[in-house]
Amino acid sequence: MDKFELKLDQAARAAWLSYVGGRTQDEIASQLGVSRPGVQRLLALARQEGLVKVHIDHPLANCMVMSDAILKRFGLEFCDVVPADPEAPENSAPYLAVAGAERLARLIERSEPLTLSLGTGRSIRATVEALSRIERPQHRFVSLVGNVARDGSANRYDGVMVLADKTGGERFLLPAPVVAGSVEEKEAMLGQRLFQAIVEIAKGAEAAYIGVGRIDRQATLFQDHFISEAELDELLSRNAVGELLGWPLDRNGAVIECSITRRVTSLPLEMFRDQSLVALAGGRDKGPAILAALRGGWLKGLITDESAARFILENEALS
Amino acid sequence: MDKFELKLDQAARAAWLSYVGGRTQDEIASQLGVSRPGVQRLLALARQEGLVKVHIDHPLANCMVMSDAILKRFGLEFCDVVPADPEAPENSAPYLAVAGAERLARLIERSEPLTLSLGTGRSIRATVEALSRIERPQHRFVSLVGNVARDGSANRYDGVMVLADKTGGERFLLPAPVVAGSVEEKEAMLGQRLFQAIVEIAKGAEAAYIGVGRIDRQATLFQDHFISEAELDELLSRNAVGELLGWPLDRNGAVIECSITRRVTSLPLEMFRDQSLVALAGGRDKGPAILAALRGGWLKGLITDESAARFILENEALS
DNA sequence: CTCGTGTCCGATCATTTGATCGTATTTTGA
DNA sequence: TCAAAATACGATCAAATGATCGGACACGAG
Repeated sequence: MDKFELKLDQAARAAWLSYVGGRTQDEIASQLGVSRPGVQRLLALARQEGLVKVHIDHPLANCMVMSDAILKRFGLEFCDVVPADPEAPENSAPYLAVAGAERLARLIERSEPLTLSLGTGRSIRATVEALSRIERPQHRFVSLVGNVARDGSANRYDGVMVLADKTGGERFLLPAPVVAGSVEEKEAMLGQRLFQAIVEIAKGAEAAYIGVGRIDRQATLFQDHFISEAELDELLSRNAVGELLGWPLDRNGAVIECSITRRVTSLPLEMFRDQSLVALAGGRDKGPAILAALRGGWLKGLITDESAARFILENEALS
Repeated sequence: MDKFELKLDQAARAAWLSYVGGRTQDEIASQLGVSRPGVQRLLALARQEGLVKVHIDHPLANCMVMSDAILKRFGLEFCDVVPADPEAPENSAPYLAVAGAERLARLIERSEPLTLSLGTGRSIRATVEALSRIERPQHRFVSLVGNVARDGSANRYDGVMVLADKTGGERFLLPAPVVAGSVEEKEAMLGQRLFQAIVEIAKGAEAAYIGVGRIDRQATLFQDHFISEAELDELLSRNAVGELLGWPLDRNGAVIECSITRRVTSLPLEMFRDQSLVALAGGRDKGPAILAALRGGWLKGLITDESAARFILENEALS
């Protein structure tokens, strides 16, 4: 098809004049001797045939590519990928916190009353700490995870406190451990009026920002004494790779039914199906956990870093 | 300037979403949480800072770059550079002819009466031959160069004949050799009524399409017996590098005053200062000649090939 | 030779983009 | 701490772009 080649030549010329030369389509039209819509078609052809390659010369370009891929693959509403520091690739926590804070700020800045629920974890804590102080007494912040460890000590990383302090909003904490000592204990807690009231508020939350937990020796759940070593081993033997709000997930994102699951006091994940559940986690080590959460379809938004994003995209294809 | 870095980050994000992602500025605005003009500014910044690299993946891209450079450097109205065939780099004549024919066709297609003057040479001849037949009896075509060789034979490459045949337009030929036998002979010719009449018509021409001649052993001027070997040597000794319409030029494009110049019967180049003088020539060997013509500022348009264009741009910087 | 069909082309309109201007906000110097 | 300047921001408008539509042309079948 020689005709087609000629068209491509023209298309290349038009594309060059437009993208590199910065001419307007009218100028190109008179220069190539075709009508303006003709130029239009040529440019469309050039793009369609892949003649035009655009490269963004900035570290963030990579992140944008991955962000877009993850967004599309898992049907998220948004996905932010922050760049890994080339110096210290494992220390993207500050970037992550800033990115999360930006998203949060967008929610909080508005003046209509807002109910926001928060998970626990270092990432969430760092995120709310990165937020600027802003007066929003009309907002309400709910903790989704009990902030009492098994030994009775308070969780050091509860973001609701910080957020309420910074905004002057109301705070609602879950007076419970993440994992109750027994099924009966859990039932008792779930029966409490206060607990019920808080759950109701959480149900009305517009968005929930939570962390993603690994399930291994370094798991926060274990390190912070929410579960015992035996329980950790049980989870591992059942192929848990991550957890959301204390609910252990297998590699496909399904909640694992086991002795621990029955004692988890957090709100069931199903509750968030029609809420905006946003996960905030980074680092290659958390990759499997984040991937599981994505596969489960739990998330509407994800804020992560380059190394985790790369892991996700590399391993996403596997069943 | 940390603030600036942050802006650049945003700019990169915006640029990616716009150029790679193909989103509209409104979408980007809501995604980045800034106003639409804000996105506008970010994109401007990204381009200004060179974050956006566009590459056209087509052989013609090179040509466009060079075409643009030549256009700007020598203040032309247009410059077409046709690609060199990678197989036979020295045989771009057909491409050249097609490119020239396209330009010519644009002129000829219109219905208002047009007066067009033509030089001689293989390129011009090939160009008019590449034109499609079109009925334009209202047009007039003038030959700018005598078509009689010193030995009395007719020039084989006169395009006016072909063009007039193809369009049904009027033809005006210069009944003279390019170079007269003596100054007296030239004067006699210039005095002829017919000659004068044709000059008048040529003066009214809207555009003139001419070839560019080399000055060396392979010069058309010499090969076609318009000048003798002794005359060629004289030109060479005076550092002639090219000729337009038989007027020898030095490397800076100035017409060389010598015994031959005084006998050239073609119209003086000065006459074309306010006409659209277009040169049509390609091949690396003609590079010096074309460059001289450009330096002299004689041309308003140039149609050439990749190898000549490369030569021109490589040697253009020298005084 | 005529009719139908498909493709291509250019006019027109809606959308998107770029630029200007007035206002607000921050920053810097006294 | 205040004032002045510089900068940044968002509303508005003009220009450019993309898309749809109707018509013309060419090709092929009947």
